[in-house]
Amino acid sequence: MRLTTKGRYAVTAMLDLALHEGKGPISLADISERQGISLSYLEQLFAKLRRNQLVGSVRGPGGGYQLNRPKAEIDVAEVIDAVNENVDATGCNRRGDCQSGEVCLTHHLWCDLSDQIHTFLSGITLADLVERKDVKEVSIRQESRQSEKMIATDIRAASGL
Amino acid sequence: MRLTTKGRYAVTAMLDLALHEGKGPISLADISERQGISLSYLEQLFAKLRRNQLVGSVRGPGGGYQLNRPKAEIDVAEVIDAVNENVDATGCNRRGDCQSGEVCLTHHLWCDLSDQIHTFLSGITLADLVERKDVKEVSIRQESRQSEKMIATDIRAASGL
DNA sequence: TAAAGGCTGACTAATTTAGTAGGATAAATA
DNA sequence: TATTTATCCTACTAAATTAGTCAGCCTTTA
Ligand code: FES
Ligand code: FES
Repeated sequence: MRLTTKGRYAVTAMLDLALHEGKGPISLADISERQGISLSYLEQLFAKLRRNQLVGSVRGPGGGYQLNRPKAEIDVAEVIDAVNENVDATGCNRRGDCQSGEVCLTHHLWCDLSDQIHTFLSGITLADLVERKDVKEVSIRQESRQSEKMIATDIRAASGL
Repeated sequence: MRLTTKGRYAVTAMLDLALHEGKGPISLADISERQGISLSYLEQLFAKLRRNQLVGSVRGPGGGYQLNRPKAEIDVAEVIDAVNENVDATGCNRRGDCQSGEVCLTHHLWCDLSDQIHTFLSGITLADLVERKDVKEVSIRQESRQSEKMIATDIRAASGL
């Protein structure tokens, strides 16, 4: 089992989409800036999210990505799964054969742990996250940061740079 | 966060010690054979377990390792921790600073998940595992395998090979 | 004194992560 | 129609980690 920035990035980006739902397609450049994730890396992650039918894309200017389903119907476990981070703690993919074809001493322990984690993560949807106080706070901070930057670039543009 | 064979091996080996408690020091060669783990790799893992005071060692012939505490007072989380696999799912080690010094969108989600996992793993002791039916069954299988092998080598020795 | 076993450090192949680089394609707009 | 904006796609990379191997030294018991 592993849970690294890859899975965290994927969930963060999907949550960003959920937060800006209804404003039309969101470009990866926007997400990259707001969430501090490399644009090229996001492209790779969204390729997988798209293949797993979690998001849809619109190409060309004004294009971007949108959730393919209502945010209340996308859970965190799915998102992590889509980018190939499996939250399975066993060494045998639950097959029970990691000790030369037979079940090892601790197999059931890891199965229990996997169930625990999966139950937790699949019980949380993007809609749940959007409603959380801490998420709202961070989101507000990110929005104001972004508009500050936009104003700064506007000034620079207006002054002829 | 990651949970790979490293942590699984450590828990398996510690459980093997717990299962054979009271029979004096257990050699890594025995554990290696019973659990199918490379001897040299076990040595590396036990160096860490010893540094973390989880096991004690006896050198020389008849030597080996023993639990340093009653098996009811050693929990799975400790063992995994001892071999440097941290079960923390955040990207910031709970500091809340992974987005250029500030808290990211999903920080609290990963904190909750980490708590969940830690609570689960620290609630299970080696004594708990020893009592489990599935562990007992696998242990019995491993014992009989081992004695079969010993008989086989005895025969070979007796026949002058 | 030889063997059993712990102890140590250096090395390694393979894999994965977290990207970068460079370009191709599609759609909107000027 | 040309330019711009964006997705899409492939290939490459440095760094880290895993799961070991190898060689040899140190202790203790028989
Ligand atoms: S983890 Fe499933 S058999 Fe070992
Ligand atoms: S995971 Fe803690 S701040 Fe992002």
